[in-house]
Amino acid sequence: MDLSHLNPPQRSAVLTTEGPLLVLAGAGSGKTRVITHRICHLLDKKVPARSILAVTFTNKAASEMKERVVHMAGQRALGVTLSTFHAFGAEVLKEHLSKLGWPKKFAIVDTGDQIALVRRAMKERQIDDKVFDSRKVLTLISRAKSSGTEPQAKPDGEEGEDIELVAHLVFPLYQLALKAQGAVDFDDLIVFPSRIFEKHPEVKEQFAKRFRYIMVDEYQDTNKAQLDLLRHLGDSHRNVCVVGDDDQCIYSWRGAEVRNILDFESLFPGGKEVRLEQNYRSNQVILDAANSVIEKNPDRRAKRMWSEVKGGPRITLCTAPSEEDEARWVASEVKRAIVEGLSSDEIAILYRVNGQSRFLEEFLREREVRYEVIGGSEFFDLREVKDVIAYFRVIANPKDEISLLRIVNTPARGIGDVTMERLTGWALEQKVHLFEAMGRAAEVETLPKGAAEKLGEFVALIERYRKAFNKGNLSHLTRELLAEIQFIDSARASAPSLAAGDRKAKAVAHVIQSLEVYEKREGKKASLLTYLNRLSLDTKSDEEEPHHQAGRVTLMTLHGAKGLEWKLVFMVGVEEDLLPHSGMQGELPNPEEERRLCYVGMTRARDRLVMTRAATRIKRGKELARTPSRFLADIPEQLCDVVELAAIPVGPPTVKEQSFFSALRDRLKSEKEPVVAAGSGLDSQSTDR
DNA sequence: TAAAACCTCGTTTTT
DNA sequence: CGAGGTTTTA
Repeated sequence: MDLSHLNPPQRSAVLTTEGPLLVLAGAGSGKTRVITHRICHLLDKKVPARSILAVTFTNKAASEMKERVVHMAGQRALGVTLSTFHAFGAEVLKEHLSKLGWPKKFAIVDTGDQIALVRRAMKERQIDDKVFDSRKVLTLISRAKSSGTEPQAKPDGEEGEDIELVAHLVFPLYQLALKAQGAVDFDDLIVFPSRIFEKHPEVKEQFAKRFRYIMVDEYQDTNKAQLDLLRHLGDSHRNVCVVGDDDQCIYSWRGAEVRNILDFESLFPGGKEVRLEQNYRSNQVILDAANSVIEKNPDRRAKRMWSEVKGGPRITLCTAPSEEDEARWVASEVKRAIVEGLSSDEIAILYRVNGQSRFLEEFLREREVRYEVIGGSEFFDLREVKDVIAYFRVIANPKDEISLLRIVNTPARGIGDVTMERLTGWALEQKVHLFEAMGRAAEVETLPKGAAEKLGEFVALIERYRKAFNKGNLSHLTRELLAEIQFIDSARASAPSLAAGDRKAKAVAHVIQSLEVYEKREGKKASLLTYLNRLSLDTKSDEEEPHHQAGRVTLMTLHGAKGLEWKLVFMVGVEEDLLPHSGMQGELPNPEEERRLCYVGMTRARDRLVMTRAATRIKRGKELARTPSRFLADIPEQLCDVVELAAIPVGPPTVKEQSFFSALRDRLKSEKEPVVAAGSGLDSQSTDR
């Protein structure tokens, strides 16, 4: 294999195959290249492909990496296991979950189900879910699980938060409920393999023997449970190579432990460390600015990224009077860049929270700029989508009570809450599953015969389709089922408008289409349960993909941007309380992580970076004065061009730039004195209202 | 049981 | 301001 186009540290990372290895890979340092080359190098060294395991965080990263490795090394690379932590865990569980007392076929629950299960557990413990937020309880449970423990109550009740006690009390019930319906959650996918390895050393040995070479991408985002799993797999041969950048750890709110990377040496003693500090993405101006922001973080592995591209346009810092003006200006700049010849897919607009995309979309549309909003809730949050999936779940697994309760009266078929409440009580007494109880509703004395009849019809419906679905023809049957229950009609009827009804119908069609794609690919192996589990592990995979058909400007959150790059990047809303986001009451703000987030955003830009803010923003219907982000103050002035918008640009998009010196003078000045750009004949807009 | 008024509450989200 | 959930009413 040709290693000549790798720089010395990269080459060293590729060639160091034995023993623990930490690759500190700064932004844009060719991290993926190192991993793929390293895999190919191992293959060249006659390491069998099936002995190599590489884990990433996203399916996208995994499949892209696999593609590249196969492209480089050919067919022999197909045997390399390249998957996400969660998919790998699911593979282990497929074979061994019964060792923990679960059924062989298990389902993977999503966040919605988790909350429902927590709610129910709280109810069982007679804890009011208005007093304690079930989502917060779930967060605590998940935190505990992903750090390899269980929710603890504060010892002796000393000034502990009550919600922690709630999590502690609810956790066993929650876990039991999962087991009862033969399901696991995302955290279990990581935690259970470790538990199985601990209880059954022979299983652990089987895996450790097979995977002699292990690689982990985005190591800075691993949590404690993932580290545990990694140690189990690697502690015998110790050929563990982790690649990451502590400066890009932006998921600690989800349990990622920066310490995993900061303490690598003590976790894997005797390991080697390689630093990749040459950046192949951005010019030096962008890197200097980004470096000066991230430098302020204490407790990091000192790195200073540098680029061979020394020059570059200065960073544009733009202040707009309002959020709307900010969006309008950004849209104009985007349009101008495109008119000047930059391809749309070389442009991104990044923001801290999804809600910020609204105005941007509006003005991009106005200028006929093609764009794509990545992320946001959208599709799977639609009620109808959830409903259809709940039907799938019940058909695949009638023990799934949460889904069962969801669909039992959608569309309305006269089975109300009271009926289900009584039935649940009876099922508990009789110690049978709810679905079985529904079939035997006639035996329940407290139920009117009408209700029992309707329940019987529903059970018959599900049973009938259950048998049918077992024989395949999934998407066709789904259409049949939905037609029979008049799902689409009633969804349309419940929609507030005709357009909303169409959207619902479209969404349902989308689900069926996704099932169809899956079915075509899997052929005879296709089953509802595997489809559902795949859906949980990779929500995007079967979506239609018009992404690359034409260039589009990308709009997404800073979180979503990690690992990506564009020639021109806009970061909008660079303001206090938004970019260093102010956590809500109760949540501890993490300024260091916000700083990393800012760093991640800045380092996405190859050629030019534009950071904007609004002097005023409407929040909850009230106009609020805004102050510039503290991160802006950390960027050396000589790296910046300041633009102060005084009023709405009229006519063709114009930029009002101050001279360099007045820019210096006015930079980060209080927004109470709006500066009218030199030479601009536009009125200044008063902000003192 | 279902529609209508009412209230409350706003992060990020690879899996 | 607006979505979503909850309580009120027919």
